[in-house]
Amino acid sequence: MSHREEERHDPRPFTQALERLRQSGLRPTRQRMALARLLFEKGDRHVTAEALHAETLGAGICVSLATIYNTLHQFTEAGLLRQVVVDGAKTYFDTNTAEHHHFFVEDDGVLMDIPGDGIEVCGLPPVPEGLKARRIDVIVRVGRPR
Amino acid sequence: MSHREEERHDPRPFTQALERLRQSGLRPTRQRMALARLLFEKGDRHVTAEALHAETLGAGICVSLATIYNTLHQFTEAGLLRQVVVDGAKTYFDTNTAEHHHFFVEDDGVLMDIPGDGIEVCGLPPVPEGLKARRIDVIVRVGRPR
DNA sequence: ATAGCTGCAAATGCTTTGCAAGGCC
DNA sequence: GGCCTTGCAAAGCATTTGCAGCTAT
Repeated sequence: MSHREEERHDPRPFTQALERLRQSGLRPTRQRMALARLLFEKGDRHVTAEALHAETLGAGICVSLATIYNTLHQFTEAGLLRQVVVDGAKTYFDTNTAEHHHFFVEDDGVLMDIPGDGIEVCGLPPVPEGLKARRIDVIVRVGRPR
Repeated sequence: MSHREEERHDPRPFTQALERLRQSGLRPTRQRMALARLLFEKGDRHVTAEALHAETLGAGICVSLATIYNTLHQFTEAGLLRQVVVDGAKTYFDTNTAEHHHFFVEDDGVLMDIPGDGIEVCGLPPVPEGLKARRIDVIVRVGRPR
């Protein structure tokens, strides 16, 4: 599919993805464009590399798993994504880079955003000598009641 | 610290470890006793399997890495330990099973307890329909100021 | 033209597992 | 003795890396 065709079909999402990549100093390759559109056209999302890979295949796009990993990390470095550590086994990437926290449904490995404003952690002691807080993560682990 | 000093502070470390295992329904084998003493005689600790393995070797005790993993999980199931997820790469186990939170020094992979009382997360929305909160983790990621 | 990307496959690092030999009750 | 444990080595998984070939500018 040529760039011109894509532009005729749906000019805005294409241009948005293109701009996003340009502004991050990343070349708008076919693979990165495809991933950017999958990730950023549908609002806030939480994906694992495997899940995103499956999604590209389902969409008829072919991107190797290695490229998915590389791209997710490049996007993260560029500030387009954020990594969320909730499960030792797999890495989650979050398209919402604003300050916010998460519900983690342990039974099915699903992450859900908790909007950041209005949440506050009170009573925290000062950060240890010589160190600086970089980020506070609040994870509410939930599951089916037993 | 000499053996005698330890005993003055805690007259029966052996018996305590033994009791702990018995009450958990775990056979007090040489390996489990050694690990229980390493883990629980020194106050609150945060260990990875590798670190604990290195420690046993340093102490002249021989426990295979596989047994370390098995034992850490058995202790966790028995409620003697708690798992802390802060880093996708390795699993941390915490001897402090009371409600509390953590500082995580990203630069050197060190965990530090934040006592649980006095800390509160305010403004959390209700847990999604049909689910129940199991635990709230607060992780303050810190590092050297750049 | 050329610096930057991609894909493949091999390598890595942590963790788990299968199974024979050994230890606890 | 019988069942639970251990240790070893092999397997498993998610992720990373090396490198030859391809591509955007």
